[in-house]
Amino acid sequence: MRASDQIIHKAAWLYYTHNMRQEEVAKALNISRASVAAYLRKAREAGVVSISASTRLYREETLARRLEDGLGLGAVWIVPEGGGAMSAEANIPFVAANAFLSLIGPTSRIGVAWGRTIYHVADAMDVADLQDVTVTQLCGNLGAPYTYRPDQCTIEIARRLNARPINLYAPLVLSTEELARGLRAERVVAGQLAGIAECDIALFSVGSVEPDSHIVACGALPADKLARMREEGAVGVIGGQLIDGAGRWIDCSYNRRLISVDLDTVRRIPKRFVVVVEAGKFEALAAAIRGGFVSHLVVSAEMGQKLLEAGLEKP
Amino acid sequence: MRASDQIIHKAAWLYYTHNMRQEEVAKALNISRASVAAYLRKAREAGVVSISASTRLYREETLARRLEDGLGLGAVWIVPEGGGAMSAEANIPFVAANAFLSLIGPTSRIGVAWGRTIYHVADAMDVADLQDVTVTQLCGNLGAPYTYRPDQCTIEIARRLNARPINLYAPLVLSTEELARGLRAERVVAGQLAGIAECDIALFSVGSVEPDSHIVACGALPADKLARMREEGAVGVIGGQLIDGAGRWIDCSYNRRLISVDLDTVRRIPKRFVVVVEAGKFEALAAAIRGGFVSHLVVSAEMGQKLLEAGLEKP
DNA sequence: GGAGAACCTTGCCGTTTGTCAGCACCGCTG
DNA sequence: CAGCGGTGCTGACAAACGGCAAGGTTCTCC
Repeated sequence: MRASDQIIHKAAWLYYTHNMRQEEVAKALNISRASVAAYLRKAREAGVVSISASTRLYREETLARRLEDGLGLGAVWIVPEGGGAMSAEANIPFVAANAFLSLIGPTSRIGVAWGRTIYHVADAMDVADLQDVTVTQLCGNLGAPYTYRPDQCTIEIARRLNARPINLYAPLVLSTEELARGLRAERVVAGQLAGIAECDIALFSVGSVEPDSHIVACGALPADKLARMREEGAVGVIGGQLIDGAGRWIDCSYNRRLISVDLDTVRRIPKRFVVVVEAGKFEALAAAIRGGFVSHLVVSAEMGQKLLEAGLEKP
Repeated sequence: MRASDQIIHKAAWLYYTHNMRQEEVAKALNISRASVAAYLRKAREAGVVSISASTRLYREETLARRLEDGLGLGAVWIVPEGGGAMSAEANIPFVAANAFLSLIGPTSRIGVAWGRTIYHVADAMDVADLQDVTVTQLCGNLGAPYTYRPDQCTIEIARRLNARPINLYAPLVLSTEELARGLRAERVVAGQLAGIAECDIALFSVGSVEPDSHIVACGALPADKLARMREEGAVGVIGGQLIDGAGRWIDCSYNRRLISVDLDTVRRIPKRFVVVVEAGKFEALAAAIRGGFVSHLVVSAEMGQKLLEAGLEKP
């Protein structure tokens, strides 16, 4: 710890823990009140103090309870529609970020996938000071300057938590199966992928297989190929990989050309935290639940209602 | 959740999570700003929002690191002497409370002993909203109207965390061994004591065997009896029970008449969080460390120095 | 030893927040 | 149905806070 950090910690300690006024803190540390105010801002920005809000309001929706019971999920948060900042779409990332942080311990190992939703969750996360936490990238990278890259999601979350990012330095999709096989066997990559099994919590969303799917937008799979896969039974995407209606990995050329977490490994991660914003992802989410990929879920009231009506049985 | 709690949660959510001004929150919820301010205060008091400060400042004392390495402890916090609110004695409970809370997960099972120190730690704890946490009393009760009773410590900590207290409804000390044996065998009491093994973290201090010891002050053991035990090798108290210099349970009439957690059970609790304020408890603390009762420790710099100089070997 | 950067202090002002008396409303009671 | 206690909301005011500009101090690096 640098010397300049010490005074920041002390000021934050006296102000937030001992509930002193800025004026009192200034006197105690023999500095001016203006400096105290500046230190406190730095402390907040650096995660020296963290403020977390309870997500009980969303856990205790009756719909959430019924989904927990009906689908055998560990915990469900239902975000109702509201005005302005309380609209489901705007609020889901915040609920997810707070709920997710409440599940993190001081030595957690977090696995993170990618996508617009995940990036928004990362963006809604409060800063924290979790130095013994690691954030592991669950799937390979995209070379293209796409906005929501896997490594960006990992790095951003690690930055917020003051945790250690573990990036996967391999492309998500390769042009041939041989190359993918070879790369997966490389020691660095193989070690990384094996390490994912040590994660105790994974954060991901599900992708759709509609023409506006991310895997098309980012150039991983051409739209016509995706359309054919859809005809052959693909209904959703997890960690870049296509799954069918029962949540099974599809044995196709595209999936075989990927560098990404093994789906059985995902199923074995104790906490599988899934966030879905778009209503159009219902089929994909239902498949993910059938496949056992979901233990903790954050969705809108609308989506929750659909899931309940779909009558999915417990996995 | 009551209807009146909803608005409190919503106000807290908009203010703390979405970083809105009170004025904006008031407009969004169609209430006056003054009401927003009132709700926010209630939210803080109820633990709907929790503000925690990093204890890194105290973890990163070089003395702390040396003690961790030298004694094989999981984590040590060293509280240096400072002026006013930063004096070691005044600050230790705050450091302990914050460090302890950082170790608690959403489903932790906490075991709590008793004493002045523990009560002060409880008092320094920020409120939180941990509904799936239990707080278990580690030792029997005192009938007398003593200020720092075991059940009070348990209840106060549970209240702060919004957790569920599990009290042990039995006296700490009985007049005969037969009675103690009989009571320990009672289903309710036996079940309670067995349940302690499920705890994943215990919070306790060590007691001294000086004439001003708690177990004398609270009437559990007459001063002359304690003096004799001291001559026979007692150096400290854990959970009401006398231990010798090596941290072993002493097989004496007093110890046999107690209803308290089995010391081997304490040793098997994964996190054993010990707080010591008084410098005079050095011998007792050293014995506790030798006995393997300590995995996480909060002490003053003075005490830390003594421990290091004592050259205790790793257990 | 001087230029310059970094950091702190003082003084200030507008904004944000905490608080409290007073008022409206509701349910209860005689 | 008037009276009454309690609850909760509001308006107004004072305290606390955030941030800016100007100037001083300390340190570093030529």
